[in-house]
Amino acid sequence: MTIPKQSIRRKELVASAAKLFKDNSFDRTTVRMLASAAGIKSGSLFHHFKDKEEILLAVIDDGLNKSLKAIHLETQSITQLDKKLFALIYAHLKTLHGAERDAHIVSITEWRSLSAESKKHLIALRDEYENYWQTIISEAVDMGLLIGDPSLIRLFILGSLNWSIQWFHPNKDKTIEEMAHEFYNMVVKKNTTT
Amino acid sequence: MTIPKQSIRRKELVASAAKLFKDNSFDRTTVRMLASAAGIKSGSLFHHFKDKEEILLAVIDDGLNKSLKAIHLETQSITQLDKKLFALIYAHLKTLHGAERDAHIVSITEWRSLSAESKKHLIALRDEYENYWQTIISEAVDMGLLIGDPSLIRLFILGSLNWSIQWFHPNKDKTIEEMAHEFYNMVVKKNTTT
DNA sequence: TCATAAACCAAGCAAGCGCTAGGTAAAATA
DNA sequence: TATTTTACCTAGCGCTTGCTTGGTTTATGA
Repeated sequence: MTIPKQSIRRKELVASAAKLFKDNSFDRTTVRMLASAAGIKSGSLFHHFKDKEEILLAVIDDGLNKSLKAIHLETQSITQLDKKLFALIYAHLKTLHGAERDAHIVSITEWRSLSAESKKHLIALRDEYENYWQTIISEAVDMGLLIGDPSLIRLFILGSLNWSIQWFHPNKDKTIEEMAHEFYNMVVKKNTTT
Repeated sequence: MTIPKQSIRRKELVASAAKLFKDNSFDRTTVRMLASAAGIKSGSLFHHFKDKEEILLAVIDDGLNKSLKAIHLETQSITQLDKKLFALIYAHLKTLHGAERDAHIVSITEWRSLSAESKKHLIALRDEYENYWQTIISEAVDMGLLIGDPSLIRLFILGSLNWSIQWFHPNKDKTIEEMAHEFYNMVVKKNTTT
């Protein structure tokens, strides 16, 4: 019994699991809850995943991959650095609070529920994401658009953006685009866009 | 059998629990682990706390109270607003990564492990903390020291400061004071201190 | 049409969980 | 000195957990 990794059914299960993990945390989501949300019995889950953690791994892996694609897609073609930085912030927020919100929140909050081995799988992805940010931030520092240690600026910006999962509710607060503008204006030293 | 809330022994147990909760998360810390770290048997814990959650509540309550005291103590007497804002940032970081680091990290990461009723107890404390920040930030905006929506600035700054628990290791990275300066310079629009 | 594989179910096991009951020993109090 | 209180231990109960086993149904493709 080998378990296929890319079946349609599996993707449905992963999406359903993401919501439960977000609402209840990984540890407080039982395999019975996961199964019943998907309309099957708990034992049947283990036809698709070798254990509970593999479900979490799938959720986070999915989330990280989509984040990476998103920032590349939305910033790569932009040459003007201030616009590129804004697009990066905007893309991060759009992804974080968009269609796959559950998965992204789980990626942030449940990282520590993963085993050391599972983390190893994902660290390369996370590093790639952070390096892309770092590159753009470094250029922005060189141009005087930002001031300070690029590493710290990256941690500072990504930290406050990710923190928005604690308080931001889509369709209730401001729009994501408005937020992106406010975030951008807060970190940038000279005002070039509005 | 009424349980005394302020015994010395209880405080020792709470401190010991804070470390375990930080290292393993609340859900993955068993009452047997809590007991053995304190050198007693698991059943004896329930002489001091009515249930496991009350231990978490004690850890977080303690953390929040100390945070509140710290920012008052270190900022109240300062009249110059730029220095006051810096002192606030510095106090927050000092508290977060100081002697009671474990408790503060648990306050941030395990908030959602609390029952609704336990949260109710703590929300007033948290609101008081945030309001104090908000007041100072609003004044800073009025003076042009900061630019933007005060609410969002508060979320932005506190978010990035709290996020430092994800990456900052005391005695390894920069000093907390250096960090406070860098954080301050990143958010402030006109440079008045260095 | 018939074999093969994929997707599921029914039943339950072993381990670990939070917590309790009933007791002992020592310290504090009267 | 007698009584109460505090702090702990021993033993284990009842429940939930992740996961397994062995079998059934449903779809796929030659």
